Amino acid sequence: MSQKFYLTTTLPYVNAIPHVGHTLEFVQADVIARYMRQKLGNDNVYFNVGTDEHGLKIFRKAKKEGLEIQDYVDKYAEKWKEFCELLQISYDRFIRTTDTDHIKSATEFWETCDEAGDIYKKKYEGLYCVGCEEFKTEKDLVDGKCPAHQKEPEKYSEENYFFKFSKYQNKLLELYKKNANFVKPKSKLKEMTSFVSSGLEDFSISRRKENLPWGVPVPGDDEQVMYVWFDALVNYITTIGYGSNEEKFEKWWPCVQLCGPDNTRFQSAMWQAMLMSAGIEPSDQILVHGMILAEDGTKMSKTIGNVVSPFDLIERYGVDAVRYYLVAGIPTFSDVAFSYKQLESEYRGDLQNNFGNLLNRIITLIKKREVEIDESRVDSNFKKKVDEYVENYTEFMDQFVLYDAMKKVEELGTYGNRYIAEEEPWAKNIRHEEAEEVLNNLHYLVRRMIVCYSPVLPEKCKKAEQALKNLENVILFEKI
RNA sequence: CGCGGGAUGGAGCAGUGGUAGCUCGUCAGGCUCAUAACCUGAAGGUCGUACGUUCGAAUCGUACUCCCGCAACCA
Repeated sequence: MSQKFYLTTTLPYVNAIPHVGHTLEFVQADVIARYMRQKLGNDNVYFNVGTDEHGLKIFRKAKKEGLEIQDYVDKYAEKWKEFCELLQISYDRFIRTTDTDHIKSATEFWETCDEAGDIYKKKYEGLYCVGCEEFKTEKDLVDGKCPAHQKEPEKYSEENYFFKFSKYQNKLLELYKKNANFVKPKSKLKEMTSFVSSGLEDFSISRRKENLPWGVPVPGDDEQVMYVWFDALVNYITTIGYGSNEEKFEKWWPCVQLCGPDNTRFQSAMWQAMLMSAGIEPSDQILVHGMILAEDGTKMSKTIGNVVSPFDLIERYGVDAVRYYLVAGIPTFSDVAFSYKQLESEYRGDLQNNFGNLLNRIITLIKKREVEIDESRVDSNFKKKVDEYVENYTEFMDQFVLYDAMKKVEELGTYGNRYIAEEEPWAKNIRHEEAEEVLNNLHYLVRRMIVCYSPVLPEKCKKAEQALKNLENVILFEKI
């Protein structure tokens, strides 16, 4: 049986405007997906993205814009699809939580948790923050306001369904303990462990329909709809056939998930408990990427006006520079201040100079020297050396440490540039066979570079491959 | 004491007990195949502060200072 790999991103709210953080997550995920396709074959990788389309916030925004809710979410879902296209995101499915199979799947999931005895009804009086889509305790509030949204929460008193989160405290801790890589990086796993250890409270998973008509109906209760988080999380299994195609589901589950630091809890605690309740094995791994801060190292904020728009970035630098920077220019799992200067220097240094330029040098020399390219002529020691870099790259990629993996490819390029300078295959006094060996070596090296870079720079690498095959000089990376 | 992360040459980072390293930038030289690209060399750091452990600490301990995230639209 061949190995399968299923990767999913966290679904953004459909009405959010794509920012650099989303861009980071999408690009990281896409690079992983493309790498795994290289490794396992296209048919053995499934890559999920999509939009989260329920909830009070969306309901109200739609009203505000004067649109029917469905029209409203359709409009914004389209924008996210365009965003994916712009970024060259090679998803297998773009799921929307309003898709019919998702409604069905969420319903079935609810019923399963209910049968397991993990859903119960309870009268709840509380302060609800629409911004957070969450009930707040007095303790959470600062000056009577939600600290996250600077707004006074609304008083709600309603009877809702609750999920027995507390029941899974020990099981979650076992899960974390058993698998030290369950949440990556380790510091986030530690955070989760201490969060779960401190005690869990059951959370509310439904809303009264009269307050919020926009949601998945709770099965067997006409007056309630599912709380947006509950249904949204289920998308990870809907997309691979839960509730509609058992065989497909078995084939793909479990998944590797990407999420932002603010989402760690939902993905690695709540969602895992929900899966346990439904008798489904936990996710394979949660990868928590870093947070991109503004250039001064503080948080990006529209109010302060220091946000970086991905659309502007792509327009100014092109999609390759942006993709490359997000993967190779910033550490994969830690917070980092965004830097235009670094984006530019990574692009120039690594892509234009180290990689693109080397490719052209080699193409020109092969043409000028009229040497024959044949892999059997590659020196075995040289090959070994090159393969070492590639192996290091592979090890890092397999652990999803994209940043370190990219550094290895860059080092390989540096090695090539050093080698060509030492051997001087352009020198007049060099023998033909010698030049032939050197150029075969370099040809091999740059081909390996192309393979390693192609998950990040798919289009450019195709061009590079063509150029190398046809021995045509090419400017892969335009000046920026 | 809510929880967590961090402070290393001009900038960004690596480095979990044994003579401080990488990338970019700067300066000097070399090469000419190449997208003024490439190669070599140099300058530049008492590793946030103070105590402590140790033959020896960027690395371990304690205290402190500052920054950031969880936690404003939000990955």
